[in-house]
Amino acid sequence: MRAKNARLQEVASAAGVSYITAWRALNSPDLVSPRTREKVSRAVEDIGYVPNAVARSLVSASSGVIGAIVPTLEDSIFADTIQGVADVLNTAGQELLVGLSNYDMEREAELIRAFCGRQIDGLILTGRSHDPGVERLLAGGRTAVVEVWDYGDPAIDMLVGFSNLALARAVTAFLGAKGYRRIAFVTVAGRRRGRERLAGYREELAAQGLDADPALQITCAPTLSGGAEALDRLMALERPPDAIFFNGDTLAIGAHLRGKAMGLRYPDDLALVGVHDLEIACHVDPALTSVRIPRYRIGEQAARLLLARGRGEPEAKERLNLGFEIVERGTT
Amino acid sequence: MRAKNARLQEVASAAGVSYITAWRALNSPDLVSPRTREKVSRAVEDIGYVPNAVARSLVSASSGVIGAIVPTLEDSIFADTIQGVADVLNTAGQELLVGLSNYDMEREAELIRAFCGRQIDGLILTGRSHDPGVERLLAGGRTAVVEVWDYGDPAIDMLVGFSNLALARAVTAFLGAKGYRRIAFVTVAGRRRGRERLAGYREELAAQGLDADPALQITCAPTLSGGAEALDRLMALERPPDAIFFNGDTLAIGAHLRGKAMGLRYPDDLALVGVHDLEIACHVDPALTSVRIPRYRIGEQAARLLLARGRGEPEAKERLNLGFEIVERGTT
DNA sequence: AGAAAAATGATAAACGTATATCATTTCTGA
DNA sequence: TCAGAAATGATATACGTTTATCATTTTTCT
Repeated sequence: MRAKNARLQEVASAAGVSYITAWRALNSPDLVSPRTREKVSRAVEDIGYVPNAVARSLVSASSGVIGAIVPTLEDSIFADTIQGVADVLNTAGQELLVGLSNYDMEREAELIRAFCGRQIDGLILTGRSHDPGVERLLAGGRTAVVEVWDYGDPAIDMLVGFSNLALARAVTAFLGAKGYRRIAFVTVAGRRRGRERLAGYREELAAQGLDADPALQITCAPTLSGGAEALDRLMALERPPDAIFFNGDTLAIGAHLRGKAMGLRYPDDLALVGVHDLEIACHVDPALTSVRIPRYRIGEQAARLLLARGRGEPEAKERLNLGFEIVERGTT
Repeated sequence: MRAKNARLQEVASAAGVSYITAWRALNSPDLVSPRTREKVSRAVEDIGYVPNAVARSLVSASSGVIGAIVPTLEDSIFADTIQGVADVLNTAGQELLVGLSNYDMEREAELIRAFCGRQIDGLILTGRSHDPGVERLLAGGRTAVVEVWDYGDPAIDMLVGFSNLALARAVTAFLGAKGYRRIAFVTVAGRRRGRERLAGYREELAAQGLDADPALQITCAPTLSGGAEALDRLMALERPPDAIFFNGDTLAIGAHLRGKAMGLRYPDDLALVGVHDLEIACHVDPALTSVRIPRYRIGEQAARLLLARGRGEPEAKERLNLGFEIVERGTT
């Protein structure tokens, strides 16, 4: 059906040299005279020869491909991390296989297995909890793995991120220190990072002796509307919160805009905090207090660790805490 | 250095059957007795065998991988398309190799060459203009190609998108019909789609006999701030526009929020239109008139075309116009 | 029991590159 | 002109799967 790609043998024939010489011209040019080099590269041009990386991978047992699995690209958060990965791999001539798990551990496991079958040189995973079968598969250490977007003991190999627990505690403590007493927490249902942050929020409430009313801990859809609707529900409570910690700027902005339309004044009537520090946080009025997270740098660093490992450098620092930063603005 | 992956031969030994039988147990199970099937799959489990997809690709000359190249994942627009591609490929067990060209044609060309070397089964490219060398490389038809995010004659093979020219004309005509006379156009510098839309905008200005003042055609940074700053510049003109067509909701929202802070009232003082219909368009007040673009469906359809081609179905419709839709809201 | 069918096995070639060994030819310099 | 170096060539094996052909063993059915 489809014509075959040209092989190196054909380049050699076209250049009038032997296979071996053509190979040397491309892979160890100094073993070959300039004239021959010239002939071969002209033949490559003419024929449009592109080396078959699949065959190369088979013999070299390394593919030049890095795999990265994130939950989704839909909310731009993980997209930034992928962008960071891609920008670094780009400089190293490595390719990027992307998998979207849709927050589903089984799906993630399938993707990992498929990626391993493709002999990837390294793997980037989101979070630290994975299918047990997969952890066994990866435990051998044949494939370099970096877990991202969390901090703690890596479940598998290396890790780059920040502590979600610490983040939630820090935000809650920050609000507590500002004098807020009824602090609500809003997150998206069924997400691991949300649960970790919920735990941090609760720990800190307890530590500070703040109101731990379960009515203030709610979930919503991962959209602006979700945030707006969460605000409605919370403000309709008999005892509404005086501050809301939204697990994501999208939720917080949705609430911000809705609240403003309702006539709420920030921070007097209500304080808002988001997470991610999206650009829009400084464009609403008053600007949204948020938490800056190094989402692009997480990707960069993860890719760098994998490349270093590939070069055989046993990186000293295989566990990187990139931290976070509360950016205080007008809503608190 | 690194331990080798288990091969099928080892599975066979562990199961106490011949290589061929193990192979059949996995690849044509009905040729094998249930008992043997059982033994083999237990051995697969025990050993943690994952078939080497690289070797398979080499002999089958098809990799089970689709490549997709978009300019960036940073603005969530193309991320949605990639998400659509991934969701469809997911159902077909194909993998996704992602390349980010950063709006650079040479970089795109490098990526394409690298992808072809990896024997990808299909390729998704953004836009219809590419490096000439690459067009030659792909012209052979060995690799199925879908160009997306544009409509017209496909430069290479198949195409899924919408007409950027028609979009810009439609928006301009829409504003003209509403009675606006000095319509500005704001886009990001150095982007192809922006230039196409600029052309459409100009054509329609001419067609409608509207003010074609070059001072109303400006570029800015691809951010909320860029949009805000563009608004500042335009409103500072001696004769400011009565409507602004922003090539992207990010720009439009940036301007919207800035203008509101300045005390502008929409649409009386100024009309605004964006493109993309991001969720936030309906959350600002008044809501932003925008153009809905099927960015997720573009990805889905592109992936479907590639899969159909892979199955040997010569799709009738290899050129799909998914259109766009002006969503009128409060700013016009 | 015996024939047909089902299951299993042995062997080999192919995919396109990487790489090693050894042999031959061409070039270089005094 | 001749030794030594540089360049080129011939041949073989490996990577792990897919696939084909032919042979042998085991099971099933009447």
